[in-house]
Amino acid sequence: MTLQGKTRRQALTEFREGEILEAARKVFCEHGFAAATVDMIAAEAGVAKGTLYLYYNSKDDIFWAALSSRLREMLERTKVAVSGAVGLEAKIRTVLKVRFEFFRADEQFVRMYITEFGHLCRTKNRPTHDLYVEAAGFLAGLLEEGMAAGEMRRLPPVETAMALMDMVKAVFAMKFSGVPGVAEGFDGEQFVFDLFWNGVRIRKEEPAHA
Amino acid sequence: MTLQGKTRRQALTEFREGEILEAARKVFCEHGFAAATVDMIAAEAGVAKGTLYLYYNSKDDIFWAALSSRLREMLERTKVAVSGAVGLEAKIRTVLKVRFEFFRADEQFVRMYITEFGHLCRTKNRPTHDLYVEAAGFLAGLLEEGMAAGEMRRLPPVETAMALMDMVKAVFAMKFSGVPGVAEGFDGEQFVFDLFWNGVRIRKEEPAHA
DNA sequence: TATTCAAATGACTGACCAGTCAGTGCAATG
DNA sequence: CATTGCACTGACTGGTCAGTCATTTGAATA
Repeated sequence: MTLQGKTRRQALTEFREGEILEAARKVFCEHGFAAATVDMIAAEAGVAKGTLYLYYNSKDDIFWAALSSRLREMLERTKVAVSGAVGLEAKIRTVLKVRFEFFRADEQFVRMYITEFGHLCRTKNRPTHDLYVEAAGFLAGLLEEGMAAGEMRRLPPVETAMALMDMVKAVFAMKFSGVPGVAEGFDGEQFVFDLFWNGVRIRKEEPAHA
Repeated sequence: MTLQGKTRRQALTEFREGEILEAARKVFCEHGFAAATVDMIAAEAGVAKGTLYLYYNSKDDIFWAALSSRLREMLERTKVAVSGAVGLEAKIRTVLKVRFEFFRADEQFVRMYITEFGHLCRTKNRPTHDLYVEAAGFLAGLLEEGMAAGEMRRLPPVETAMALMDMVKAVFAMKFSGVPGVAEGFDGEQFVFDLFWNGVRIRKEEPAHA
């Protein structure tokens, strides 16, 4: 009731939510959305199923919260890192660096992101969708600045931004897909930067044009 | 029993299988794998549920058959079309042309392919996986020829092939994702070719290098 | 120590659905 | 006409699981 009481309550809520989301990511990652059960998540989090429903309204709710908390984190970290970079090339390198670091550090999250992308396409959860749009818009903004500064060719900004984000996703998907012939020491970050930057930058032998 | 009898039976089987797969694609596309029910597919195909199980062993079976019949078709058509193209640039253009035509012609199939990619990552259905590997390998072979002929930079062939295939997928995913700012008349085929070819070809100002 | 009440519990319910199988009807055969 | 075989049917079963709610727990307060 007092400020102290509120704080205590908030602390508990935050603690439980964190616990639940971490458990959810683990379970959703391991089994996929459909095969994951709420009981599994509860067991993993070390609470009863009913407790989950004190903090979230549905299985979907838990899923979206687990996914978008990480997405938001990644976006924020990207914005901070990019603010310290000068020039389009450095900014793109920075965006890739943050995304790759993030994905490498939390394989559970990437797996979930990749394998449940369809779930996102289908149910169109508002907050998560908005986050996706915001990320694409942010990158598109960087690209537009670069175009205005003559650092890259004129290309549709949003489409190009999404293509870049998708290439990162694709590189990680390669690891899961088990296609033979993918080299062991393959440096995805360098590969994506190289392919994208060469595809996008202005070559000296011909003018910028549309 | 006679040859005649066998032929009749085969004809019936082919007819039913075709009907079922078409219905399955429609239902899986509309609802996604999890939300689609076998009853829906049966109703759509105009047969009883039991009949489906005369031709396929499980819901998964139906799904994989529906997906890979189209994938195989696309791969075969690509191989034929590419055999008539000379030079790496023309071959890549041809690969893209076939894929885009295919995807544009059967939106159900793309949607299914994109939104249920996770299902593929997760359950690793052998025939479908092999088909995916074969498609990647085929494209990778073309790229390697191009590298040997000095038509493109030296890049990891399989990874590059998968990146190209993924860009096509990404362009179609953009349509479904509902991100604002994606231009109405956006030409995905030209965009992918342009970005990829520029990213990959040898620029005059610097040597090929690794 | 007694009281209070929010937090947590987990057994339970109702809906759902993949897969089954006993039965139907029809075309071919004797 | 009787018989056989087989494609087809759809009601049924067994199992699963999201979400609920009556009950318990334990920490804070009086």
